[in-house]
Amino acid sequence: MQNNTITIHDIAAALKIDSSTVSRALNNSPRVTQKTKERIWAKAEEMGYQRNVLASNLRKSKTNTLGIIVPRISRYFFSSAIAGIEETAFEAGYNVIICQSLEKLEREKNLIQTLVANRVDGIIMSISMETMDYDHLEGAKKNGIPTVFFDRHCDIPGNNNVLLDDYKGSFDATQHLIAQGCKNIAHLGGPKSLLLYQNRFNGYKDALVQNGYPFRQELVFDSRLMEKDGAEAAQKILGTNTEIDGIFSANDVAAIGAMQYLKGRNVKIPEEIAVTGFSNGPTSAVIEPSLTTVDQSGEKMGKLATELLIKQINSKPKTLSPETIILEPSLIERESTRKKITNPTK
Amino acid sequence: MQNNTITIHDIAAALKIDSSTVSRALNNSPRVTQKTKERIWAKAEEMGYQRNVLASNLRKSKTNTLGIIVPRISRYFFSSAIAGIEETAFEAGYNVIICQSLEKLEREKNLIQTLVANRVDGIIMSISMETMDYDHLEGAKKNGIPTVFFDRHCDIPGNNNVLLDDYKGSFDATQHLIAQGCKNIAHLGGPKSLLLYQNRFNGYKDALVQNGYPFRQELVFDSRLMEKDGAEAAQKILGTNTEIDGIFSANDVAAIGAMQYLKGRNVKIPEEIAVTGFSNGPTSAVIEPSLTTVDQSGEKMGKLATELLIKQINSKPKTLSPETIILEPSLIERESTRKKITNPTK
DNA sequence: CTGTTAGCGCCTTCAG
DNA sequence: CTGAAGGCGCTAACAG
Repeated sequence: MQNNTITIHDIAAALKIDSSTVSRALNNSPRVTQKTKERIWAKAEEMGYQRNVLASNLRKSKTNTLGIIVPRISRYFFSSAIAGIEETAFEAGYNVIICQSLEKLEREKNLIQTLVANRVDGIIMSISMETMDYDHLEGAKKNGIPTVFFDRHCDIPGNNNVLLDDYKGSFDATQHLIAQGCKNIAHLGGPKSLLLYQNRFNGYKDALVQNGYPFRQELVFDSRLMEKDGAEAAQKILGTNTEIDGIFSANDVAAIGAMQYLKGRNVKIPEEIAVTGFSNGPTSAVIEPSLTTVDQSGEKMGKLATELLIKQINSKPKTLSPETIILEPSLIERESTRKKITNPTK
Repeated sequence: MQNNTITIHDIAAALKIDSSTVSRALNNSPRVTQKTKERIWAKAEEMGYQRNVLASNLRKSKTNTLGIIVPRISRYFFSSAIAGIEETAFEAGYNVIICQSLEKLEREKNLIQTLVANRVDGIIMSISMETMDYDHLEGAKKNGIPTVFFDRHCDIPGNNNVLLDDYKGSFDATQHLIAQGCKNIAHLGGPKSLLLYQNRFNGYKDALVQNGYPFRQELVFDSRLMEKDGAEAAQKILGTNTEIDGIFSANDVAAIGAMQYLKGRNVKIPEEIAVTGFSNGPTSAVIEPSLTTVDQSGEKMGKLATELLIKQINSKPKTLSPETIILEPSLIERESTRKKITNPTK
């Protein structure tokens, strides 16, 4: 560890000028001659100067850092969203602090506090499944830190959101199953406290009804949509002799759990039961490579959210009016060799 | 945005004591009476004081933040490693800045610079596929920032590493394919500049030889192991009439690419060609749920790397001697209903 | 265009 | 055990 701590004063002294000029030059201020700038840059380079970001941050009360809170980094949807965020932020000169709430309200509260305390310039987040009151979400806003919600948002006016049209995606996916010949379609749903799952449920329900099928509450299995929840639902479906030939899952993870359970019981996918759900990337290949899924496009949402956030940050203190971007969902059709549902059994 | 900027001086004034005492109390220094502490804590609470982390950081020249550099966040192995890192770091009171090199050397250099400039307390990283000389990796060390490499390390002495025993994992996986009856096993390998891929290759080769099979260079397909690389290799395998009944892939992504190509050509997995590789989590389910893979245990590596790093940070300036942790790989056996390879075809 | 001055908010010697 | 004083390194008025 060399005591390599060259400050602007050192280079000012070496050049017999004032440190404030050095500061300006290093920030490429227009208020310094090009010639002086170049002398300063050269000297800085020569002396191996490195700006002390901490001092700069303190002085400017700005960190050039964005905070991100997601439920769980290792979910493909979130990690791909983060990839998009990081990419966009990096290009705009921002760093990124990533945190996971692990679906816990308590942790979510702490994290927001921490990010505020660390003076991030903005926050991008997806709320946890436990989040039902939104008081703590105001914390950042009160401190003047703009926030953008993506995917999982909350129902308070004045927020920035980047969302998928979950209702439509859900409707289309269910419709797709019906078109394939499914007559009894179960739904693996998430906590209704999240609008997102509410919407996905509504899309499913409406698609049934509009196609002349009855909506049956006993075919709806709400859970936290972990792999084991999907498996449990599948177990119930097989166990209770419920007639089922299709499953529409609100996420891919539960769908995988259900499928693995079914396959272990020698139920053929998709000949006997067709499965679909929201998904993207490699994980969706697990939902049977041949099946159609609703594209959740994490990377795109991440990019859009970051662009929106940066716009909000730069607009301060004018405080741009909040914005909500809703993406059109699209079905990803894989291998066209999909077989028709032929012989629905329980 | 309330001008809510309460400093230690404000609370000192309110209590008619000095700000330095307040500072000590808030840091729970033993050099303040319990009674005074409690008065101060109460007042701080009451006035809604929030420590200014930036000022604190500047003064202490420490940020309580760890930097992480991985090639790509959305790779499941890395996102699960990050989950483990974040978890452990959070418990120890550290924040985490996450960056992706996108396998680019240039970006990797920049990122290290940025992290050093931001005075992170330590760095955890996996080097990019392009990284062949290691000069830039010394940058952090020179600045007294301890670094731990995980999974993809580099061959310079004095580093801290958390690794998998890739040679053994590879050997075991290949052996496993042989035990299943495979006689002609291809290998999808990564850039040999990374020791990791070198070791995985060696394990494969030695397993063949020790079982009395010839090593054939024409069955080795090196690439950057993206999905398309796997598909290309599979195409070559089918195209050139090479006799193959097994594939051992150095990662899961390429294995998925190969499998999807093969399935599209109506080659049955695993009856005609058995595929295995390093993997973990949901992605590995894609490598045919019935097949065995080598567990890469990202979360565990992340945890260990973080613990090691924090140990190094806390040991300063004594500078603990570097450490290398090597994890025993284990094969994940899935569904025992796996079919034997019956009728190997090209 | 450049220099002077005065902090950002906190922590840490050094005295008492 | 507490107070006084100084400075981390940088930037942003305000002058000249």
